[in-house]
Amino acid sequence: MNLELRHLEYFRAVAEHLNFRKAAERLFISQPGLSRQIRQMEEILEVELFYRTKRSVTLTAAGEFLKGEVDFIFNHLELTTQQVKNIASGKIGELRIGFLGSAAHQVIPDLLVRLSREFPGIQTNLEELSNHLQVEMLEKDKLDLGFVRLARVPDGLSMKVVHRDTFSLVLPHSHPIDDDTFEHVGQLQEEPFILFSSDYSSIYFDKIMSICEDRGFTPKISHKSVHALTIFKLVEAGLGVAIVPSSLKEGYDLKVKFIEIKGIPQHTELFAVWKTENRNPALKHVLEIL
Amino acid sequence: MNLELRHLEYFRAVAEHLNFRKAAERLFISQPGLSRQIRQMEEILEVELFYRTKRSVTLTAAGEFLKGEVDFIFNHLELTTQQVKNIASGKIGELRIGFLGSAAHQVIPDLLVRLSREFPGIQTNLEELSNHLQVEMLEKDKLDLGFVRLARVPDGLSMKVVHRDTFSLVLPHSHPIDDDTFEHVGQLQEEPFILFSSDYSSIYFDKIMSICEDRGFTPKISHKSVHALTIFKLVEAGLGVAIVPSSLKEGYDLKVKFIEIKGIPQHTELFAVWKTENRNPALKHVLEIL
DNA sequence: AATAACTGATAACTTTGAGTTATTAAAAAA
DNA sequence: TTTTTTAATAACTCAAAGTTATCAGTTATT
Repeated sequence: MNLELRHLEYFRAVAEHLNFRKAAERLFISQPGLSRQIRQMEEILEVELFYRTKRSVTLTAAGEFLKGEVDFIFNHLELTTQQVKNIASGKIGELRIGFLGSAAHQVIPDLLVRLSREFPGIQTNLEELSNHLQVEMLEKDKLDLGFVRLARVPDGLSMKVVHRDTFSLVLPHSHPIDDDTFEHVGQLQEEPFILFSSDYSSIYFDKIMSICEDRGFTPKISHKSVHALTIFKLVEAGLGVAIVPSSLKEGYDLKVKFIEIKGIPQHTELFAVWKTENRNPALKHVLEIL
Repeated sequence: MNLELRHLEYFRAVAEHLNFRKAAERLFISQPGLSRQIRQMEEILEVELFYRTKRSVTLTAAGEFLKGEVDFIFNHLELTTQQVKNIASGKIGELRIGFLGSAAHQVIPDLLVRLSREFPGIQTNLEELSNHLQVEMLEKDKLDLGFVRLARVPDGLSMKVVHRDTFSLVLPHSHPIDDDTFEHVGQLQEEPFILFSSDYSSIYFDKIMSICEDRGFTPKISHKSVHALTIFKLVEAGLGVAIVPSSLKEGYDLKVKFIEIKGIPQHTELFAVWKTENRNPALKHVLEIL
């Protein structure tokens, strides 16, 4: 025979009322049943918990001590089950998020603010990672959510557009073309181009190429980089021009001019990606927000 | 249906082995029985604790959390039951002890040393109290053990001699009688006597009287006091002579001379007293020591 | 591709023991 | 003295824990 929570529950009732009849009544069981369970409990522990006379019931020293502990145990158990439910429902948990540097100023801050307001129990763990690494880590369950610019993702991953952006031309301040004189990218066909590396984000690379091809030329690429800031610095130094997502204008203190390219079909899209069968309960809530 | 420790125990086994068959084997129950209990537990908590496929079992986030808590709970429960047993067996507990000032230098220090060595879990609570107060407090369960000098105690209290002492004459240094010239108390029949108050310890008072009566005189009592030190000071000041338990010679820094009274039947006895039906488990051990 | 060796779930059953009612025995109160 | 209130005891019922036998998938092995 083993100790069960039932015993502790019954013990607590008797310890409180110091009266088997009343305790039994409150527990919605019969008095003999209660008597037997308490006696059994004493046999299991090999300890006398109550002094019983025909007329009165009092706690022994051991029973007195146990009473306090039982209160603690039930209290702890209550908290634990509540916590377990919260975790299961995703109200509490950890969410590992990966993102492209170029997303850091758009969707992510907004998401984090809403998340911490609506689900203060969810902790986030952010990491700046390339498209490729994010996909890899999502597949290996090292990441719960990624923010990428990719045309498509492997089977088993789901994705959703979270931001759509136009492209902007990035030019040094000294450049002759400005907002008024700019008409189309064909005007830049002789300029050297500075672009994001294709292995960092091939979809971006391909789109830039198609923008130029639509104007009947293939750009001369002088430099490639994975960092937006590096690209801006190179433009500033007069080493070429660049085409980047328009939203990158925000968030950097720049000495270059941005000219939004209007009237073209190409857009850059930021996708949220996650493993379709990811079991992290917190993920559900983030996807609701997005 | 309620959660029981059985559920937690089974959960722990499955969480450890991540295999129902092996967990069931270790629990000495059948696999279907285990499966059903775990399922029932999930129904009670309304939370999925394991991801089961036909081939593998893994913990959910909630299950992972619960595992740690369950370990804690069982650990706590183990400590608690051990503690309860210790308390019940008297290895741990509190003992409220009362004593006469005149016992402070004899039995008490020895007892405390042995107690703390053999039962380090027993805490003691000492209080210097008169015979009368000790008896009263023992009867009211305000005290577990007393040390008194009384001829007898009320029904319901038990007693036991713990120390037997001779009486000694206390004289100022200037007094003509000394160890060599002293023969019997009759030599002092003209001296004023300083004694312990009869209401502090009537048996003591009666014995002193009987010592004198055996020598055919009734002492002239000049002063009474409840404090040994006061008596010594009065003797020192030449206000009279005293007869006290011999052991009081130790423990005070005195400017009076002690002369042990030999060849008389009177002795002073220190008794341990306790309520016969006292339930304090620690008391048992102290009585063993005495 | 067929087979064997695992896994956990399901179904029907046995058996244990928690809880029941009825009663007793003792103590306190009326 | 009678009534009321207490916990314990005895004999019973029944819910459910645990059983055996089996199924239905998945993963190695041949």
